[in-house]
Amino acid sequence: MTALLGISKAAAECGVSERSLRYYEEIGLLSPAGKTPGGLRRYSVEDLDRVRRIRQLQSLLGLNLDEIRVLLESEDRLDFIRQEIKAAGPSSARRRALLDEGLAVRQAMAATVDAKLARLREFRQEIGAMIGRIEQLLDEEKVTSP
Amino acid sequence: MTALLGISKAAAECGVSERSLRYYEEIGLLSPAGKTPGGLRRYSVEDLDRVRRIRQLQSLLGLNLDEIRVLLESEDRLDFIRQEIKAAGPSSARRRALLDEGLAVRQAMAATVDAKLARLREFRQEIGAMIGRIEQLLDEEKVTSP
DNA sequence: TTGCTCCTCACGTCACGTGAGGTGGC
DNA sequence: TTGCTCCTCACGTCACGTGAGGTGGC
Repeated sequence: MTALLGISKAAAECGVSERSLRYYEEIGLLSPAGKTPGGLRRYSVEDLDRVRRIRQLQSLLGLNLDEIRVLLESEDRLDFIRQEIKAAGPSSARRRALLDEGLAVRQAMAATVDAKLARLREFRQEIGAMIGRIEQLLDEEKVTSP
Repeated sequence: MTALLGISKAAAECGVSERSLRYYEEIGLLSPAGKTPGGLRRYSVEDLDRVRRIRQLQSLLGLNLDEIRVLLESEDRLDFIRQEIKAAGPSSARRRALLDEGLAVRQAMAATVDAKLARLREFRQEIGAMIGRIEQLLDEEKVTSP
């Protein structure tokens, strides 16, 4: 088993500030796996994964922390279902409903990402074209004034 | 010639708030093409293009308004050079320096966009894999409980 | 005159940044 | 005891959102 990390190591490990970790806790987005009797926060590897996930959703999708909270709750439910299925728990309408919900959420995310990818590719093309034009201008400069 | 737009039309045209337009002006990022004697802002099509550019750089590259200001200044200089060249102005070391600068800026932007594209594609793959897993679980549900 | 658009303060918000001052285990 | 890490206020910042109250041309 890996030991729990103090807040400074945890923050460094996932490239965020200590303030961010405390803030996520303040708004109920992430609670550290434990606290020492003295009140020091201790983070598990799962906590770190969650922080990295938060950052990914912020930077890649531009979601705010409220939207991320909703998404993470859906992911937590999906994880729970997977545990249940592994334990050969009984199938149920609730389970199918949760799976359907998880599927819908992912499909919406996929659509968002696809749209963003399209916009980014277009943007990249424009930059490439601009680079070409500048290089041509530089070439002409060399020709007209050797 | 197209007439200048009032702030509400201008804002609607590029999908931003009036407050944003006033804020960009407040920090010297965008000044409307004109003001009426009564102090009403009038925006030109170039102004609208600039606003759309600001939004693009914010949403696609995640730049803050200070970084965007620097970039726009570089773009303004490039536009100026192009005007000069069109007017058959004399070649100069200054002009080559400005072109070199413009090229470097674009190449840096291209690298940033490429990195972001790579991260987004990876993210998209993960979502796709997750969708596949959920669909499989749903299939198994149907098999075990008809 | 009545709407409508626009104006300038000015305070609020979100996601933190940044000290100030104090606690707690090697 | 001395460092070092960590703690909790609490105010600051960036990019606006959101009224409050007033002006100005059809």
